[in-house]
Amino acid sequence: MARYDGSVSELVKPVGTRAIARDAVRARISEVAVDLFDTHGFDEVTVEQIAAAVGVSTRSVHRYFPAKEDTVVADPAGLGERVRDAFAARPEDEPVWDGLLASYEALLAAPGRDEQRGKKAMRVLGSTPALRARNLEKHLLWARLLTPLVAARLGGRDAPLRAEAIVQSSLACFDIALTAWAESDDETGADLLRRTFAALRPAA
Amino acid sequence: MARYDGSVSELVKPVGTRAIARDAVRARISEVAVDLFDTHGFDEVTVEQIAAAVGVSTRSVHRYFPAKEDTVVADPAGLGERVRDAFAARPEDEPVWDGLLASYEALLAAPGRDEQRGKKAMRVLGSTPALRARNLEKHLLWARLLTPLVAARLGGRDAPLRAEAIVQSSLACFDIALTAWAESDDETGADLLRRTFAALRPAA
DNA sequence: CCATAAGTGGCAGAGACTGACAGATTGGGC
DNA sequence: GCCCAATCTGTCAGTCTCTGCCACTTATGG
Repeated sequence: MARYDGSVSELVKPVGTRAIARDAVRARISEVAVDLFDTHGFDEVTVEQIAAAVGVSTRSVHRYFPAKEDTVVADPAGLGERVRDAFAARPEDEPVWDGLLASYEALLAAPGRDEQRGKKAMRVLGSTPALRARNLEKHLLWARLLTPLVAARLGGRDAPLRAEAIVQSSLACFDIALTAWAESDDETGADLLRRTFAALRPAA
Repeated sequence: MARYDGSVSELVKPVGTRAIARDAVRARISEVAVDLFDTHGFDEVTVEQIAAAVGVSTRSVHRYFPAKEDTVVADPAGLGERVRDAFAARPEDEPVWDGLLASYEALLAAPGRDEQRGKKAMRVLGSTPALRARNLEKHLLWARLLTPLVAARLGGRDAPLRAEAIVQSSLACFDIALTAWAESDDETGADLLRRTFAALRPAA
């Protein structure tokens, strides 16, 4: 099933030189924006300045990213779907909490992730209310993908309600772990994730 | 300790006719705005229209509410502080999860809360990404107030990390319960809150 | 009764974002 | 190699949110 979500990047490699260029420009804008935000602060940097630094027009920046915040939060690779698929692949009889932890862990181990860049992005992301909010919005999107799967595995009374509580809590843990990881020097993301998840447990 | 946070409303009653008028205007703007958003959608309503409907200038609307979203999400009564104080008053040896649940319950039972208005506000709040985001932002503010208290009661390894996970998860449950309450007709908020909280439990 | 503080409206302007249009570039079929 | 079409880009005009500033009115307290 070839999912085509408007973004150009395919599962593994973008096909065609055009798609490659597009993804490259996108990545470049994001990189420049994060750098500018990191040094001057999100509110002090205008889209015009980002555009100038990259060497494109303001209009083009808005073509790649519908909102200024998306230059930091954007999710071109469809990570949400990736987590959902990872969770769907977990064994049926595994406790959901463990399954969720494993699914997020798989995300951390993903290849294309540059450590330094990721940490800087997370730091910038935590520094401004607008960005934090946008990030949480993204997580709500993920939650909508995960909740049905979790509800199906739970069964019993109030399954949808309980599933939503568990999924959103797990996403909160994911976020907390990543934030802690961005601040710390020598901790690994996977370890922090495990320790954060250890704080809670779905009631039987 | 007379906390004076820039808002005029005091703990119980605003003193002085001026403060009364101010709070009344504020409430009126919020009411009108929520109604307009409910019927036409958040994005389709301009601040100018809200101002016209209330009978004030656009400038004044922005004086009462720094952002358009705040007409729905605003927290004039300092609910965050109220939750914090409620939790601080819980017995030391009570499990934190129960203490948090009780603190939110106290909020639901608060007097000035109009059922119908509250439900409509929650429904509008869930209907637009911008509003959801602002609401989550408010919860992060609450989290910052609660986390230190919870961390102090937890103790042990990774106390701050675990406290944050627990607090944010509890806030997620609070939000989920309120959302479910807004959609439902005959369920009580307190009952939904208890059932949502029952889905999770901090690991010993 | 008056000086001061508070509230309000109008105005100008910055910044984010959108739609429309025109020109440039590139891809694939021939 | 060539051409048509799809794609990409920049420019322009315009809307909307939000802010600072100033003038004006009104209520409050001495």
